[in-house]
Amino acid sequence: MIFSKACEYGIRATIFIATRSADSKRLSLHEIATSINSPEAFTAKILQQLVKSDVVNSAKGPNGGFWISPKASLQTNMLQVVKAIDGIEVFSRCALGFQQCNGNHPCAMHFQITEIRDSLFKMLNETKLDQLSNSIQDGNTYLRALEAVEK
Amino acid sequence: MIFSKACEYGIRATIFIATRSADSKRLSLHEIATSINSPEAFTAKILQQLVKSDVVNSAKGPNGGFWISPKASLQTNMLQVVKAIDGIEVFSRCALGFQQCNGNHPCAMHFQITEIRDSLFKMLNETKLDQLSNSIQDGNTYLRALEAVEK
DNA sequence: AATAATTCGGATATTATTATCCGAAATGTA
DNA sequence: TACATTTCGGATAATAATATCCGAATTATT
Repeated sequence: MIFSKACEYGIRATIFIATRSADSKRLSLHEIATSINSPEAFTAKILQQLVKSDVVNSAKGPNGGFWISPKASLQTNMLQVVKAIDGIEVFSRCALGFQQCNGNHPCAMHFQITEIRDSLFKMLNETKLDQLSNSIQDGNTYLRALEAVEK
Repeated sequence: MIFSKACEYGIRATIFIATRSADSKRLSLHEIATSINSPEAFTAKILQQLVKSDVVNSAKGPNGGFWISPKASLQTNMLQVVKAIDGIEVFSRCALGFQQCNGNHPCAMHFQITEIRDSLFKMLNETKLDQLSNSIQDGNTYLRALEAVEK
């Protein structure tokens, strides 16, 4: 699995929030977790990480909740989301687990893996949040399981 | 992390065995685990999986051990190794965790992730075991941590 | 036939990840 | 000011991944 489960929920939540906070509406944890089919309490923890990393905004109290401004969605990329939850290890850790693996002292698969990971990094860096949320809004991609969509 | 820790050990072990079983010599679990710096008992479990998947050969008893014939190394690719330990989920599982994600019902990141995973699949499929073991034998790549190499 | 060396396979232990629970803190509203 | 609503943060629980233990099975050697 490329991303942790926490990261999967984090990506789903982030995209969902972006699709719904167009008019700076705030979304509650309950609404988010229900909509993306994720465990509520666990999602709360993940949202906290995203708030700390400034990917998502939050406010307590009545009318509180989570949101991402459309302006921010234009600049936020998926690399920031992944970094906020899984850290940078995905991109830096040697695929065979060696601490000192690098171009000068490469492990047996260093160059092969580096190529893949660089393209993953590049893709996440270039994939902007607004682009994904637009695609959801246009009905070209989904954030829900099929049965839920069909109902 | 792209591969599980078990898979990391499995890849290391497989390459190590290939580099040393040129003259159809058999390597003991102890020798393998010591050489690749992996926990012995855990490595035993992983080697069992690789034996079941016909990536590695084994024999019990005195002079028993593990080996891969040079002929087999020419045909074995790293995809077989990864599949034997981590399964095919790495290549098939939706990055956002949706069961029914596919080209007709794509999740928000389906096409981006598919591209990366296809290239990972292709790379593993094209990377042959003998190629990696040759590179180790030529001193161009490594299977050990730096301090061990320097000693 | 006995012994020693080795992998195999089941059971268990440890650690990390995923998930839940609940009170504290903050804040809008009556 | 009291209250309801919401996120925040620490503690705990459940599950999965990693790791160990040990006896059983196999097999070469004496």
